[in-house]
Amino acid sequence: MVRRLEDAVRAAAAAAGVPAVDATAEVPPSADLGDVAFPTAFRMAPRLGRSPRLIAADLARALGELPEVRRVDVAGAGYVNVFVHRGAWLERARSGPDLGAPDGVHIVEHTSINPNKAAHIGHLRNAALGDSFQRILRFLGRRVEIQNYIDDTGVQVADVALGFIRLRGADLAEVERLARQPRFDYVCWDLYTEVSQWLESDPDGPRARREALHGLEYGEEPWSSIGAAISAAICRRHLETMDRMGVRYDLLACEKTILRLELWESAFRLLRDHEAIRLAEEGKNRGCWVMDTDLAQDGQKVIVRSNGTVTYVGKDIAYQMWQLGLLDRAMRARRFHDYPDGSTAWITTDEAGETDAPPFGNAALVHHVIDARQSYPQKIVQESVARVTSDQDRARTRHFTYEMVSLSPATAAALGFGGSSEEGGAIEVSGRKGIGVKADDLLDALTDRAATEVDRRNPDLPEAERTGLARDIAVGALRFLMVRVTKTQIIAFDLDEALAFEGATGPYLQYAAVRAARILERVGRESRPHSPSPPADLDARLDRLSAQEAGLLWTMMREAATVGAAAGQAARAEDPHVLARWAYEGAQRFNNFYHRYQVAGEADGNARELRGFAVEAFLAGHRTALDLLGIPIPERM
RNA sequence: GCGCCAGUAGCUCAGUUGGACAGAGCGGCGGCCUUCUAAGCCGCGGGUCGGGGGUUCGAAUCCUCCCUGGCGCGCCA
Repeated sequence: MVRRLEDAVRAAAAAAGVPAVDATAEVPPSADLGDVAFPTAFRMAPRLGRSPRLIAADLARALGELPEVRRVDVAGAGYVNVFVHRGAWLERARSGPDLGAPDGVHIVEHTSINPNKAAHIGHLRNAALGDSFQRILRFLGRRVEIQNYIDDTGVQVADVALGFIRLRGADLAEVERLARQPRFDYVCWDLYTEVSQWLESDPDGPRARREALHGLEYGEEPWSSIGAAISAAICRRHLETMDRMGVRYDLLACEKTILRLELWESAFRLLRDHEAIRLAEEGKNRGCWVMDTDLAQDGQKVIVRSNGTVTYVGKDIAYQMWQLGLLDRAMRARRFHDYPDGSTAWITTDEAGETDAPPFGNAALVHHVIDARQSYPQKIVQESVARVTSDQDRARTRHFTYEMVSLSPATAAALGFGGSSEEGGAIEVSGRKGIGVKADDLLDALTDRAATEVDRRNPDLPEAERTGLARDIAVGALRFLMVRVTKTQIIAFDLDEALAFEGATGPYLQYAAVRAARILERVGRESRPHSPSPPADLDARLDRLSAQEAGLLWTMMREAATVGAAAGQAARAEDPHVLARWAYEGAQRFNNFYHRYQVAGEADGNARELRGFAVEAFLAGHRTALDLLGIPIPERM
């Protein structure tokens, strides 16, 4: 719609003697200034040698001819402000955003926690970002596959396996027994910090760790079985934790499978044949397969060590190439977890796969949700993909980068992570040091906090219902917390702030939705998921209201219709925060309306109808946005 | 040394990709619950947008040089 106006402006500019001018539309700061604004006259002024105001007047005359235009103003030093025919505008907006044609499978890889300890707040940010992004892509019409990379043969699992054997004297049966505990991940959390300290202090540490890691990679006992038991049990725990906040997966992609099915060997042949890597015959990397690249500090990045083993980056290259369908190998999968709604989380396997497993991989595009510390290795991987394919293909594997979560000084101190000699900076979360807030602990604390409020406000509700409300509110608070700031901003996690449910918080967004739903109930309107059809003669009916009310109602309607555009912008920016801000601003606008105007109690039929419609339109957009952010809407609050 | 990120109100952060007077939340002060839920609303106070220079009709936004903080730059993962 806006495009048609832009085309008209461009045509008018060309007629005035300035062809190919940038005629991008803007949204005026307030509704009384108009619906669409063009600063185009400013751009034309230098070329024409006339004042922007006079040029703007000419543009305004041309725009005034268009059927969708109700009125055109020239404002300020030369803005052209367009007022549209509001009913027709909304009717056209209902057809939805311009959805790009699906271009094959779009993989979003997120969470990817080492399966050796409990998830913490840093992992929650990853999962919340990845899941919201995934929901947005799906909404925009993409075919999405959610993968969760499981490093089940890495040092972190090796360390915990070593801890059970050396520090606990446990055998496989004992580990399996412990793994059946409800929060086995907490047991591992503590053991992991314990074994990390032991590794640093015991002279036998480095050797023991090498042995454990080698055992995992090459399937030697007891490391292999104990490692597999730990990793499987922890993966189940992570799935439970993430399910609490509405995050689910299609496939757990295991490193062990990548090794056993020889995906690396396939990737290696590809790299070697395209001369993306070469055997270094001299220098400090003699005997290694290296990639020559300016990205590396000394011009060479080692991919295969001189002892023949593959580096971390090498394994990631194999994985990403498999995701993109570049390898002559396939992964097999079996069922790992069935969700209540009938969907399934699959897990890769080097044994026989299940015959009805979906065909995973072969993606047109892959987003890797990984924190900013990994941007260097991610660049290396992208470079390797480009070298065996093309520069276009480099763009098919994208690093969805975000900054980490640290602890605010106050929270760090309250939890006893004071540090040794601190002047009060934020403290980095560290699984190895046991510094952090566990995801389930935070969810528990949020749920308790929410339950206190729910009990106080709704003492007469059955307990089961109150519990459900508390859970929804806790999830809403958590998910909004994780996406309310830009992903490139470090989150200084503060417990008191997280537990506050006032102001710019998830519950604020939920509260607006609950209130809107209540109004619709009162006036007998349905709360539909899609934009409602506007009343006939919207322009005439709005004109019968005060200018102030008409402005507010129209802004609510107009903005509600932009949810698809906001989702598209979030997708392009690769940041759900765009949508979170959109939803928050909408909630603010609604709350402002709520306190100013009655709906059910309004005697004037025209006002009641228009206000009811505005609420219905608001809720339709708001509901969509909250759904894309994974924020549930409680029945009441 | 090189690279990435951040620097905006006392604190935590937005700022629609160069536009209209720089906004919100928290905290502070003052108001609003016989009317659809006060997890809310309204008002007040609070700013050299890290600093200098430049481009432009117009800069928090772009260029350049500095300053400060965080992270990264292994045959570790």
